[in-house]
Amino acid sequence: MRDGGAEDRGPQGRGPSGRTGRRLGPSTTRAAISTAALHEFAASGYEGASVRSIGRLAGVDPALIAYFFGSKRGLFDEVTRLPIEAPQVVSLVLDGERAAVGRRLARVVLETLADARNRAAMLALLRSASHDRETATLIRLAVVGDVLMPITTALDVADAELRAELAMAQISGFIFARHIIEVDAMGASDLDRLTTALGGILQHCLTAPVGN
Amino acid sequence: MRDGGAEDRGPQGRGPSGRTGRRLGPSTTRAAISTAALHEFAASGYEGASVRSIGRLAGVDPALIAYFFGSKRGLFDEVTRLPIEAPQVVSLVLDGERAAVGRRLARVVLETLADARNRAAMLALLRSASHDRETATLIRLAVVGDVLMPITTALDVADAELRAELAMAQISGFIFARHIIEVDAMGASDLDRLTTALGGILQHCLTAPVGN
DNA sequence: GTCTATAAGCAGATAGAC
DNA sequence: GTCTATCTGCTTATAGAC
Repeated sequence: MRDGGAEDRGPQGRGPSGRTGRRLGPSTTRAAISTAALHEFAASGYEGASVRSIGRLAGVDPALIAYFFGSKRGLFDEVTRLPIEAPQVVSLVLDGERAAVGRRLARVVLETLADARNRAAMLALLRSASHDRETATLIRLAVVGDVLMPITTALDVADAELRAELAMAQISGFIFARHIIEVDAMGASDLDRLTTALGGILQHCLTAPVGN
Repeated sequence: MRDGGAEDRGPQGRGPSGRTGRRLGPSTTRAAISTAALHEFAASGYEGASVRSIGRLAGVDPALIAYFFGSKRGLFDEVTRLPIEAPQVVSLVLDGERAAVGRRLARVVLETLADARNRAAMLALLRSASHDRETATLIRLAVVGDVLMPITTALDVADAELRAELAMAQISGFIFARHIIEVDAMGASDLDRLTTALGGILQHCLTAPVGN
């Protein structure tokens, strides 16, 4: 993974054809940059990662990033796009008994986190939101607006908006604690246990009486 | 506040004595830097804030920061020190009926957040933890280790460590959602309502059955 | 106590050679 | 498709004038 997903290719490397110069066939450089960028953005956030560090990790000249993706921002946007359809998540969470809605939401979150690529994208977004209002707005609209608000509205509870926001707080705090602060017990717990714990809290956020 | 808390003093400004050069009496520059740094670190995190931007906000030459605080790191450490005694918080939260332990913890959090200086320090720490392992470790030790773990241990519940970590997740997520993502309903809710909502969730984290 | 000047380095972006 | 070289502007830190 350290070599960025591209085949080994030093500055003087030569392809299977034995010729020097550009490789025959489709270039793998774009994918190498993409993979390296995901790692760097996930590890350091948007500002922390540099075009140069990404190029280094991908084993590629930094100038190629501008060539393929236009700019650092263009690369970030492309690489952090989650393959998640909000309406699909909403119906998946709502479909079933009301008492397990928190658990189903927790399962979606943890299953998404289990995939290395998705986890990297989510970490990149979370880390970047701290410094980048654009990313913060994206989270507010995409997570609260498109997923959680529709869920709380459909559940027909009081304070739908506040509940959706509290659920978002718990989900982002969970990822923060587990993957950024790297607390011990969360790291050591298996998926079932975490699903139960997070599911219970989310169930409380979404449906428990909250007023006063 | 824009002038950093120091009195107006342009490059050619002169003090009440009418003389040019350094002001008589104790310097206010150190406090001006401290105030400006808190704002900048809270708004942008450790990496996002620069010595120059802090100096500009304080109306002070950036070189003075090194003079007074040794380095950028020294300034950060001094300015983000919370005036909070862990043992005091622990006993405050534990003192009273068990059914309201979550609410008392929520009140401590929200009262700390209500003070502008403390809120800035907490935001600076939260924003910086995303990029800075040193800060992340500090949070793990100080918040989970010194405050929340003692609480869950004293409550004598199962999974004390996991509960403490989940409570930390909720608290940090709450601050993240309210002050970084800036969600609507949380911003519009009054303190009582937020105390009740956060308190209910924390009560669940700390004492509700979680096992399976 | 305060400032200017400068060192040494890294950032993102781009023009143009190959 | 790839790379070298460079532009411009930023960063932290420090030496020394006043």
